[in-house]
Amino acid sequence: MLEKTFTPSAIEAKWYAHWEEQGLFRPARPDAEPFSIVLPPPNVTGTLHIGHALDQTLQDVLIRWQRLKGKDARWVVGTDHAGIATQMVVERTIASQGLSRKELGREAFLKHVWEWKEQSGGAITRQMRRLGASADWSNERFTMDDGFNKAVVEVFVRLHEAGLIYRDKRLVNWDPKFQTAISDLEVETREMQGHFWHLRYPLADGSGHLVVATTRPETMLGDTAVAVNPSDERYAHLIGRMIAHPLTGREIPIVGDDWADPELGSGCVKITPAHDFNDWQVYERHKEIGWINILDSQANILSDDSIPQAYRGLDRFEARKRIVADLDALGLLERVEDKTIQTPFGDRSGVVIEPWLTDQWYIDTSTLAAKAREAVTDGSTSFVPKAWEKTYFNWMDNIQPWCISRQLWWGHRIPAWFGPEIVDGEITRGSFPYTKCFVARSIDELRTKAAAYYGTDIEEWPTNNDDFAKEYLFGSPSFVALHRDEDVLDTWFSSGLWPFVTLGWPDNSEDLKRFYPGSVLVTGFDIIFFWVARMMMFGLEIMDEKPFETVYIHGLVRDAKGQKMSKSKGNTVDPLELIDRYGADALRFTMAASETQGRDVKFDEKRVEGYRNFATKLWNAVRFAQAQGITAGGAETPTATLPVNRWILAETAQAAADAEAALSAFRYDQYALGLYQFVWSRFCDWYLELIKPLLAEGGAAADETRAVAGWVIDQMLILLHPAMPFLTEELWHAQGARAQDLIVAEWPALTPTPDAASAEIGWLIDLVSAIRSARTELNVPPAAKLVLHATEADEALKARLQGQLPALERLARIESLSFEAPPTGGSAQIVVEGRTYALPLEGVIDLTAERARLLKGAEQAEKEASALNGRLSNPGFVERAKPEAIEKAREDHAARSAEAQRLRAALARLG
RNA sequence: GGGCGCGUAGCUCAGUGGUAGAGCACUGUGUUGACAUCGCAGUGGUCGCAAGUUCAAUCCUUGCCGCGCCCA
Repeated sequence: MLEKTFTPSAIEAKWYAHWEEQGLFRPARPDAEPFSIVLPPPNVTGTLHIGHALDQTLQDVLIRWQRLKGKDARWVVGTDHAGIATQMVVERTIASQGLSRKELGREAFLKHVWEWKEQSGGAITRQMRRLGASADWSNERFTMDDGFNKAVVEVFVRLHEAGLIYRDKRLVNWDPKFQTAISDLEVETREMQGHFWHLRYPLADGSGHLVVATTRPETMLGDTAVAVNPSDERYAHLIGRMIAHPLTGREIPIVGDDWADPELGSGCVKITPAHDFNDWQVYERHKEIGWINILDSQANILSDDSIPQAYRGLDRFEARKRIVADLDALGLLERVEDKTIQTPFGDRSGVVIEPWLTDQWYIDTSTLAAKAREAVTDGSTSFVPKAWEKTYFNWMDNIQPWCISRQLWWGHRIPAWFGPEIVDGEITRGSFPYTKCFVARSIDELRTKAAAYYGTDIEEWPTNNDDFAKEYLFGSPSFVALHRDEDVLDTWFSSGLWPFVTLGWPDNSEDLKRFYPGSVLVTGFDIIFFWVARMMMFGLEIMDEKPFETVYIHGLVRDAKGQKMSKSKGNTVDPLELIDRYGADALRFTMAASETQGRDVKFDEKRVEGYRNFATKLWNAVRFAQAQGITAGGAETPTATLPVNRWILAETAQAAADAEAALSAFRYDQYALGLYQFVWSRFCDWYLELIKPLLAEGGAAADETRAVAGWVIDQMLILLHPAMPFLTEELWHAQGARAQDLIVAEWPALTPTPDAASAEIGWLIDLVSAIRSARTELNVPPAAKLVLHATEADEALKARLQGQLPALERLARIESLSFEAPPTGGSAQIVVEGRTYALPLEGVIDLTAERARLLKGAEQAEKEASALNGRLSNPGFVERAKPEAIEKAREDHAARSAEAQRLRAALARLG
């Protein structure tokens, strides 16, 4: 016998361990159709947050559903090494021990990171287990494992050979805090209140000055020109003349370029190619002006001969203040305007990003994007909801080269080595930095390539190629030293390979053949560009096949007020705490029920509480069944003769069909809410109440009812299992010995068929509800038993009433039936399906209340009848409307008019 | 500035070309042992505004107002 209340914690750990130990997350089904989902790998050192709970619940619902449907369902799982985030955490940790990354050196630092990963890396996967995630743990992967390393190198080399990966010197988004380049996507533009400083730039010949306006005066140390628009009559004649730079004294030219906007400020603009993306474009058109870098990697002003003494080594913001003050003192500050400035910030570091000129590795994304776009245009991959396809196209159409190198230590080291160039037949040893680049899969390949270039006979080769200090290419007669690129790849480079590397690529494994492309990807809209787009590009380029059939995009989980959750705002909710308090099933059900396509989820704990109550309701229903001797049903749908049993079988078939349709359409909300209504409002509120008298009666009716109820409960458990795995598995076994666990049971394939017998139950529900309403509204004491007079009953109705008398006694507190007219003295009257019934309430009836009640009903019916009449008497309607719409309007009109008449008649009888 | 989306009961959200639903909240009430994490009954909406299409618009079209997100 089940406990009186359901305690989730008492069963969750037990069932999870059981499933995992028995290998039930991926039972051997070699002949079954494959179905697979790859998990968006969470940060290895992270912890489970509510967004993961949503994302993973949606995936687990699909996986469990497909597993129940007999597919070879596989949920590919693993974690991501998260370059910047992890390195940042470890740096912070060692800083508290007074250590720094640079002091430790690369090798020792990486040892620390791996230790940290070993130590905290299991947290998130343990937490996923608490949520009930039925992932294929036996093949868990990590984006820095050996297989990934091999794959990343292979992809890099292949794309390099194809000319799709290249090295380039251009402005990058430089993060001065982490001292690394980051991609466009990692830059967050925010509006900041700033200033527009209007500065006087004297002409070199002393004949006057131009006024330039800038939001970043500190960059003027790197000015190499002033631009004016050639069509601007005010300045066109100055093109070619020189400016004497007010701070450096350097003479810089005035150039004509369209970038100068005559409408903006004075129409003159200073050009600082090394520190502004637009200015770099101007430089590209006027190479003669050159460029000057003024910042170091931490965005301090360089201590360099080209910089006036006063500013050397200053922080960039300090330099700004000083420069403005100095110009003001020189009388060169014409005016200062307030201005809103679009300012770039690093999404991880939170500091202002600097455009900075460096050598980096890039991917020629435009070539890859064409195929990735095509795969969605031609429908081989589709987004759900479809609206996201536009977002995807928009990005693919405006794609920029992707900077993939990062000046970090934690990540996949770039497989490129640099050595001296051969110039005029001579190896230019010692001309650092080396620029001759070799990209290779292995040391052997590197040796071959280097030997071919240098023409030396290789005699010795170091074995430890990852330690750059020892990477020497020994040759004869003298050695050439190669230096491995110190940088690592953007984390998204490796996660972009996730769909096929997790299946064993670059080996041509059986898994790869069977599970690529994957069936569905489930992820948040915030990483469509970062991740989905990149997986599409890599998948199509490397595998020559899209990575998934369907991409399901969900929203963000926000707090109850709709605010984005963040640690700094303190409005985060911890899914584990919710699991502790309400159970994993309640949290999962909340996530599924809240997931309406295309909307963010506003998270309200009240909802979890509500679904915890639902879990308890189901628990108690099964507990009742147990007490009544209702046990596990068979595989076949039982046959039923009693109307109530025929009715619940029809309702069950409908519920199963609805659940199937909802999940097929990724309508998680409809799936969850449909079952909620079925279990609570149909099965518990009506079916269980209606069968109580049958069970009490015993005999054949009770036997049939127990068989039907047992089977229906089984179907409910199976249908709910994807959303509430723990509770349903517990109840499944509580109902009797089973041939198999619920997790691998058989999903019902039921076709709803109309059943005339169940119409009787619809009528019964209406009748009971009407009696109950009348009783409450007329303040009939709950305990009072009434006689139900059905004076208008024909033989068929009499039989129905007599047959359902036990139910009426129990649910409507009817004492007995009468087919005679009620005694005079006042009765409550009700109309159900075109028949009037009376409940004599002599002495207790409040005539005023009853009159009001009947009047209200009559007016409502009249109002509706009249609206329908209006429609039917409109010639346009009867001529043009669909026949079934006309038919329905006629039927409704007849029914409502009849009802109104009966209620009026009832009112008249009251006097 | 460009793009996407949203505005339905007090709150959170479904929904359909034929005058609206759920959960929570609220009000009243508690009778027969599955369940008070409950039962029963009820209150509550000119479906953002305006025009158009249509026999018929909350649903389709356009404009406006308000809100959110993405990109420049």
